[in-house]
Amino acid sequence: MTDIRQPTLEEVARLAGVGRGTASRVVNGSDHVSQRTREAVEQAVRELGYVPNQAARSLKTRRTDTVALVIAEDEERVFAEPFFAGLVRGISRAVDETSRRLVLSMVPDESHLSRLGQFLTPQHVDGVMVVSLHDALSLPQGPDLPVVYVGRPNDPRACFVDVDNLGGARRAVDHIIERGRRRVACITGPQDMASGRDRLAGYREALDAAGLPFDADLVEAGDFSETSGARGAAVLLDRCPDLDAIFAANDVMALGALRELTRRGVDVPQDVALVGFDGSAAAAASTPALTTVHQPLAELGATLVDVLARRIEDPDAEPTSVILSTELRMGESS
Amino acid sequence: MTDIRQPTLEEVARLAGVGRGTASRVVNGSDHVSQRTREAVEQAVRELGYVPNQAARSLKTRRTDTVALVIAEDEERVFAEPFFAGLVRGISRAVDETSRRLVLSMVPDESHLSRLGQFLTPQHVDGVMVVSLHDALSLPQGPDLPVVYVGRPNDPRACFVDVDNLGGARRAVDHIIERGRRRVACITGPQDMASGRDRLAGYREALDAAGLPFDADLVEAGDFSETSGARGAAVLLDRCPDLDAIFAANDVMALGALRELTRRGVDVPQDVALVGFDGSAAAAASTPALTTVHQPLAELGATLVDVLARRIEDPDAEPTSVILSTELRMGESS
DNA sequence: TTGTACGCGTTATCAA
DNA sequence: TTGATAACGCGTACAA
Repeated sequence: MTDIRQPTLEEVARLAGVGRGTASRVVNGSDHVSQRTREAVEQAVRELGYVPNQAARSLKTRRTDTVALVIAEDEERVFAEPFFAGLVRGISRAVDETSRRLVLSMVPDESHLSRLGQFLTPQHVDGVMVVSLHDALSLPQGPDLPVVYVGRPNDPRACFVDVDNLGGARRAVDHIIERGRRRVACITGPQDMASGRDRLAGYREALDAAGLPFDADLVEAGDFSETSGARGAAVLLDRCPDLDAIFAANDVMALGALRELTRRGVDVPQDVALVGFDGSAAAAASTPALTTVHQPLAELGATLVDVLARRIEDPDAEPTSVILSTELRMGESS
Repeated sequence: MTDIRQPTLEEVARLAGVGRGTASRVVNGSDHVSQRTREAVEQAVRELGYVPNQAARSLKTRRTDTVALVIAEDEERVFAEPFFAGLVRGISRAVDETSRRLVLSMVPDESHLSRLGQFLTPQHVDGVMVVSLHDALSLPQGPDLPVVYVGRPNDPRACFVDVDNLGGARRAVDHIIERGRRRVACITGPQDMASGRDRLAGYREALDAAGLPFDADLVEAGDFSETSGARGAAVLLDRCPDLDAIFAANDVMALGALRELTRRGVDVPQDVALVGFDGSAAAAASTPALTTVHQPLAELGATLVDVLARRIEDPDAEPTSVILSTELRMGESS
């Protein structure tokens, strides 16, 4: 039987011929240690393959070096929508750059919420990032845990990072109108999400600015799913055969709409200009007929992790909120 | 300032009027405790909102109550392929049933491997589930950590849980042949994955059993991506215009093939029967023209977690390997 | 059945 | 700059 136990700091210290305290200082990068002993300890660490015991460290420091990413959405949906993929990817990368670990948990419904409550305590995580897109759901974490939201939450005092949904939608529709389209339809996102509401608001703003009337017949509710995009397009085409553009509140619905348009033999984007919010570069690339509002998901992740880190550092600081600007990416034929 | 500290077991014991040891026994569900004191302690736990300190517990018990799921694949791919979504979902659900937590990490390339090595120690996790589909990649974890693989690994002594790729492919192609098809083409998966090889082997087996010749012209290599499925179908159709069926090694490629077939105006499944391996029920449901080999991903997750739990319990036990049977699900028109 | 006391590996405080 | 030592919160062996 080989020795199963991991080497302890005590053993490292002994091998290096120093006290445990000194070894600890070296491992944690303290300044007050001579070059000679530092090297001796580092050598011992390498030799023994020492890895700090996180449990003991946490017990003492009351930090866990772990942050949680809570997505208030069903796994199905998280995996289906490119937005989440890009988001998780961006956050994951950003956390990798730090010394912290990331734990991801998806919360499909209320029943999983109580389990999570046990976990969202300072004992388990140093902070939490919440993607609580729907208004209703509120997380059961105490006020003693730093939280940063993805997307603007209801609580105006909360920290959050978001992309410029309103501005992005506004510019997208501006762009359509500049190209001479007058009957611009809209397939909205869910109205119980800020992102859904903001993108609709951007659509209205652009209409107003151009002096175009708001026509309720040109607006159809969607839920960010491809099916709802296809259905939305079908309804809109039936109701307003004269429409010459569709703004979909996300790319998945735009894809659904595109499919419906193609099925009907509509020339996209000659007859109908199609614009959506994209969740990933891939979506835009794969459908050249589609112009998209590009969301900087990598940047979003980085910013999010940064804001959370700051907040963990100093929980009493003034709450920060960041809104990242979006960028319009043309399909090849616009 | 409110008191930020979480209540300790000591405080629970004091409130319940018992010793700390007794409180611990109640929390951990020991038998040797009277009904009266148990209730008193439980009451105190509720009153104080006590949550056990995992760090302290780990330090003492040398267990972490955490298992890792390592997916040796890029995030992009993990999120794109429904197989992974179903897998993660199944495992996630299964772990939720236990008292353990799950941490998920995706390993796109070698560079992330060293970081992981630090984490894959008994100090951080009790065991690990590895989805190492490609042959090349081997994880840097010591022999002292229980490991269960998803899919048959190279090491014959390793624990694993897999779906019956060979049998599933075999039955799928059997099914096609029984319907009278004689020129059955195949779009394979990557041949550096056991699943890719096994499904191709199943295809050959079915051919042999039916006395049909193996024709290399009818086989085209794919990589499980939709694009490769479409390209595979295109190549096959050009090379063998007389083919009357296509067996794709996964559903994503089958979808790609379907798109190409539709584009060419081929009648599916009248002229060409199409069969794939599905990663999720949704894929099969959305394309009635497609017959799929259904993989029991929920069951796979449950089994996997169960096998790992056993192995954590008794690391010296004989390695177990489980192969779950698949089920052929007909499209509506077969 | 219950309480006491020790030690898990670490960081932090305090003298030296 | 360094080494001893006291917690951190918990499980458990042992004594009662």
